[in-house]
Amino acid sequence: MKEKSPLYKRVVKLIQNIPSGKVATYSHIAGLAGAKGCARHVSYILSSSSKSQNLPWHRVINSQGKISLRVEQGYFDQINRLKKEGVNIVADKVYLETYLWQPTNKKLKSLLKDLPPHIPLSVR
DNA sequence: GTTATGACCGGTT
DNA sequence: CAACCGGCCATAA
Repeated sequence: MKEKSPLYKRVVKLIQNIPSGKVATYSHIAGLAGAKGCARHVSYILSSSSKSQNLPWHRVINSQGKISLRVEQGYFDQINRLKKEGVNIVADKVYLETYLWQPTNKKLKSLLKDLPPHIPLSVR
């Protein structure tokens, strides 16, 4: 079995802990994971393994508050899931000021304490 | 090694 | 507002 990368583990752990009724953005998750600039990779992780994990993948959207999925990828499914959790969507947009998940520093630390840090390629 | 590929982002036009 | 652009960075091939 191939071991998943530290970044992968961190990202998954964070997403698993987004509470119902809240959302996060790709770049936000990357930042929390200690991998600022890796927003694209967060989406990469989701598209490659969201269906096979117990991941609340629908709670992750882009920095404009919009759904990044295409229709054939489950665009409407994502909207329905969010609405069901009480997330208000106006003109295809979620108001991040209201719904963005903002864990306390303490919470964040406790979530990631057992996971190895992400080390950028440029330093490896 | 190199090149291609993202459910991306921020600034600019 | 929206569309475009250049940069971003870890993987897959």
